[in-house]
Amino acid sequence: MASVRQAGGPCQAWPGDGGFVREVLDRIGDKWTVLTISTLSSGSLRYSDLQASVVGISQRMLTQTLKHLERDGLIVRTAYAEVPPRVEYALTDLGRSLVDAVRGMVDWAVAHHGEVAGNRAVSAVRGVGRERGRVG
Amino acid sequence: MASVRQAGGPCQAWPGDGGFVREVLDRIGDKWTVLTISTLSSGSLRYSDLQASVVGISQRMLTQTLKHLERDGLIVRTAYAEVPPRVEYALTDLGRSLVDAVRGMVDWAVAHHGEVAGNRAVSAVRGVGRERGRVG
DNA sequence: CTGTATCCAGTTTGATACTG
DNA sequence: CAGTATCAAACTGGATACAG
Repeated sequence: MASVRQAGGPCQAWPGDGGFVREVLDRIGDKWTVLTISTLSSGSLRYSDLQASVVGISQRMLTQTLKHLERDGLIVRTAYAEVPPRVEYALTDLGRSLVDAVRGMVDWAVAHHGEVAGNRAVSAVRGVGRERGRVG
Repeated sequence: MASVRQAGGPCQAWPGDGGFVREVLDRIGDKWTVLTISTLSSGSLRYSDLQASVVGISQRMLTQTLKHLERDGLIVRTAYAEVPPRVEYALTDLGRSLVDAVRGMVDWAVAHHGEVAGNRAVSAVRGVGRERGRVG
């Protein structure tokens, strides 16, 4: 495969991409966002259940992540005027479609994480990224 | 859909996940990583071409990203002992498989970014995340 | 229970300057 | 051309305390 350069300036990373990939990555590439929506993929959950399910998330990050997701229409928040207060979070159709899209990446992770770990170990021994083999 | 809670403690985000998702996300969820491998999906490129193609990336981040990808066996680096120096970066088979996996996410971004942007605009007007509608 | 507000340490990143 | 080195600014995220 030869070196390829799109015409008319800097390459777009993907055909049809107008910068959306970068934008969407800034949002859903965040680990807490992905873990949160994936946790909700099984069904709606309360705030406290989410905090228990998404291992390691702090109150601050959970609240922030939920707000972002709600703002973007990926989840819906339903507050019941009870005592004690109860709030349920659930995926919207849009949110569910994102889960499907992300699933491919997750499958890749599960299938290839061992290979990646192996490469990294070999690279550490061989010093990849520190010494250079020359060709030519 | 009722509230769901996996048995035996905190939910796993995905079936079959042993923490790899979080690990892989920390690596390939990084925007520069994704943009770099996606740029390379069209064919091998030199260092300077990559810097021009991945809009906004700094020299530091490009170098760092390339090293990580090389270490993990996602790309190969080939240095030619010429003058001036020439270095080509290309995806490995593993790297190409990741491109395929990520494509679903990219397609989602392209298909739904407008919807997300619209939701965000509406949320801003309606004050989502600031005032609460009550139910019950 | 469901958040909000604040403080602070650690990490990330861009700019800049320099080297082989 | 293809990096490396260094620094400071910006951002992230956790801990903590407090509120409706």
